Amino acid sequence: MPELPEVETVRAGAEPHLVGRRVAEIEFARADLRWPIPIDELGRLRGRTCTAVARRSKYLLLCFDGPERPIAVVHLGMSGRLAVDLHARRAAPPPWKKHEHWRMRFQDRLVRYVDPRRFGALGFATAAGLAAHPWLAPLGQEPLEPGFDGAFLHRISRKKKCSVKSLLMDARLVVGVGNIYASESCWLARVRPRRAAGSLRVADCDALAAAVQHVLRAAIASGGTSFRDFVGVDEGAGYFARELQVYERSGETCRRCGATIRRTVDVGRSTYWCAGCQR
DNA sequence: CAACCCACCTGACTGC
DNA sequence: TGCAGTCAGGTGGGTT
Repeated sequence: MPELPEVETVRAGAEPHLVGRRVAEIEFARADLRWPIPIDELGRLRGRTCTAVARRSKYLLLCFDGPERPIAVVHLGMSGRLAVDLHARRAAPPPWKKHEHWRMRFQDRLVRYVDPRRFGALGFATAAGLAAHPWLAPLGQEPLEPGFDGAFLHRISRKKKCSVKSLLMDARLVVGVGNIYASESCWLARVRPRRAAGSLRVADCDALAAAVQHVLRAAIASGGTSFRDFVGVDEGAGYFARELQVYERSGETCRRCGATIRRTVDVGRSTYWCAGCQR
């Protein structure tokens, strides 16, 4: 999936297309993605004007006006993206793309959700009920908001036997860090991803917190990492791939110490790290 | 509880 | 050209 930087890139790209525009129609090519789509509730967006495009964790929040202030909650899964088509005001809507599952029509543009693997999701909330939404309620700390620092990581890692990488990827604790940026952050902090989280010292936690923030901010500044089927909302590629230090670099040379980058697999997911300079 | 493993789904790529 | 195997950004649910 898009991890936090990719979702943030999509959020920023979608914002100018959505905010201030009124939904003419919301349509569905199917009734479910990862979970059933609440089609009836989402129908209440018709006629509403978008007031904001926000993000919580890896969820996009499309916020609308009206007494109940409805919100479309969008998750991109592993392969989801938004595509925006501009068109003349009277033009007939274009045919559905392959793997396009829902769309919002506005007067002069069309926002389409495309997700080949269908691990994504579309939900409904209201402003008042957002915090209690079952997808959002269990989520932990935003890594780029106040409260995320070495002391926080030290606190949540005490007595934890899981790996440092698993800790960073546990959305109940810290949100937004996925498989790419977990490896990258561990490398930057010189911490081995498989090390038990409970073994981290204060100094390690300080370094890790700074690394996570640095990596995420740099990736956002580059428009995310573009691989395979992920592209931003404007189909523009992300450029962070060229800045990756370990991810998908197994067998290559560590740019910090010259040792060979290794790849290990846990629960079917690849981890990349350097045995030369990560402890 | 924590830790682990798996399923969900499609497409791209590799090697035979 | 085809086919089998592997891998890919996430996350909830089930089992130890």
